[in-house]
Amino acid sequence: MGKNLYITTAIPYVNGKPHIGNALDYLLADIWARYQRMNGKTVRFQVGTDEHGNKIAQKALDAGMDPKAYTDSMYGNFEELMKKVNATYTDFVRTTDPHHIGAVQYIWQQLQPYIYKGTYEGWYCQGCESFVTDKEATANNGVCADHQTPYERLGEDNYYLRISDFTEQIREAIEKNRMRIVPEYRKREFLELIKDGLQDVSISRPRKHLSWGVSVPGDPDQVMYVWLDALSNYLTVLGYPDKSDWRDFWPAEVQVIGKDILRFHAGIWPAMLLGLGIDLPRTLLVHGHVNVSGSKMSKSVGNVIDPNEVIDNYGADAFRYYFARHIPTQDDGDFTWEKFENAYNNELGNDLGNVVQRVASMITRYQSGVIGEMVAGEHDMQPYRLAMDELAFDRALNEAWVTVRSLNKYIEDVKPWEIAKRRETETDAEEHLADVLSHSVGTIMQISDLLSPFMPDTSEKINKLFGSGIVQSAGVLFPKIYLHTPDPRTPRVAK
RNA sequence: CGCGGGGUGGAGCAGCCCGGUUAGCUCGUGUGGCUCAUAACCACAAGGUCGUAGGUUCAAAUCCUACCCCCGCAACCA
Repeated sequence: MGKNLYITTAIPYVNGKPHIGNALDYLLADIWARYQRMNGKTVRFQVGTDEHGNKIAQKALDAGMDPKAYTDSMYGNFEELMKKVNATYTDFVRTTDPHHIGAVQYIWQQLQPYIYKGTYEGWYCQGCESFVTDKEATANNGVCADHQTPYERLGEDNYYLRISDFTEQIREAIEKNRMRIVPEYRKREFLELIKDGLQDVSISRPRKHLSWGVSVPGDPDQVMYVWLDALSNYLTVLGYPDKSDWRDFWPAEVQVIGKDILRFHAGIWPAMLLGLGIDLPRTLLVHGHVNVSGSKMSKSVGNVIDPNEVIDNYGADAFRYYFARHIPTQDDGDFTWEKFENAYNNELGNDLGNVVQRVASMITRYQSGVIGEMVAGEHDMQPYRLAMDELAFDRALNEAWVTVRSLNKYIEDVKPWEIAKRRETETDAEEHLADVLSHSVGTIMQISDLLSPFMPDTSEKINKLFGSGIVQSAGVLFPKIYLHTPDPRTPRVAK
């Protein structure tokens, strides 16, 4: 493996507020990026926003704004979330960037041999100015729910991309893991999906039906449809095609996506790349969705969790911890405030925070804060590394916690406070105590390393606390917070 | 017979592929210990027909068959 690595995240559509799924994307990519940098790699880490399409145009109209002005006002929400999550991205792309637009038009021209003109036919609502799927039309009995008008059967000219040409190549790349789909069951799911071949996709719309988008080169009446525009970002953000250093980072090592968009990234996207004669990404990491108390998050149910609320109340590291460990990297996970707060108070506070505190306190009390010769931690790193390499971040954090627990147990076993008492009478007790405490610090420093991709702020705090050889003021790492669960420190009044 | 995932002590999961020690872990509950620490930490305990019914086997949570239940997906949906 070379020194340069590239990781990407899906670019969200900016017509709404950022949600937890976006935050999850940024978090997973960031954990990986930090881990690889720790291993000495140079990592480029892309993020961005998808800003074209009818929905945007409509929202802009509603707000009495020009579409670009509207997206200008919106994309910052996403940038703010990335920063809040503490994502160390290196490249930010907006699909309205002039370079991106030019590059997408170039890509279109390169794909010309695989593009043909066809007619798209479907149910169309004049009021919505858009087509609906057959399924939706059937569900509404052929009448648009918003406008109470019947759908019309309409045909329109579209350009199509002949991705069916690439079915075999893509299937083989996936089967032979040249383009790995993680986890394995997603790979099987997708292969099953394409067993009858990929179906060509429409990649443009008549301008009258899609006003806000990238113009099709050489055909002023047609505007590019979102997928070609949006998927291209992974390349254009690197400077493709004009800045040659894109080659230093492509193919992407990992592309982080949600399960809902796998088919586009495993079907259309590789077809585009093959059409351009560019290597396929090495890995698609497909994460699941975050449920709330076992149900899907949805606006109509009103159970949507705002990532900002978590971060503002508990801090970025607590957010990162919960969503990295308790939402399985490769599967759906569950969030409730109670689960979150239990994890925060018990695991971060009682396990990690407390062990750091007790060691710091003993060194301050017994040795005036002098740590003495630091011994490197001896915990076996292999299971952790294996989990990281397999992109199972939740398992890696479990491994880190094994170490935290074992340190608590170790302290309990050797009882440094008793050794401290024996210093009056036993000559070698002083040395023994110093060994025990410096060994404990060594283990904590190792834990800090393991945690640094996940909880960078915490890791840094620990390093500051012990790194100089003298224990610095011992601030509490994770003070107890009881916003959503009862506070055990206030005993309940007996009825 | 559309495809896939799953049903293991109160909750969440591991184990199943390659059958075999007292079915493991985290949380919760109870009891005890300890006092360095954030009412923390440590130990022990209670609690399970491993979805149901059959089958294979000396032996099945683990393999086979049928059935029941839950959850995703089902193609232009960011």
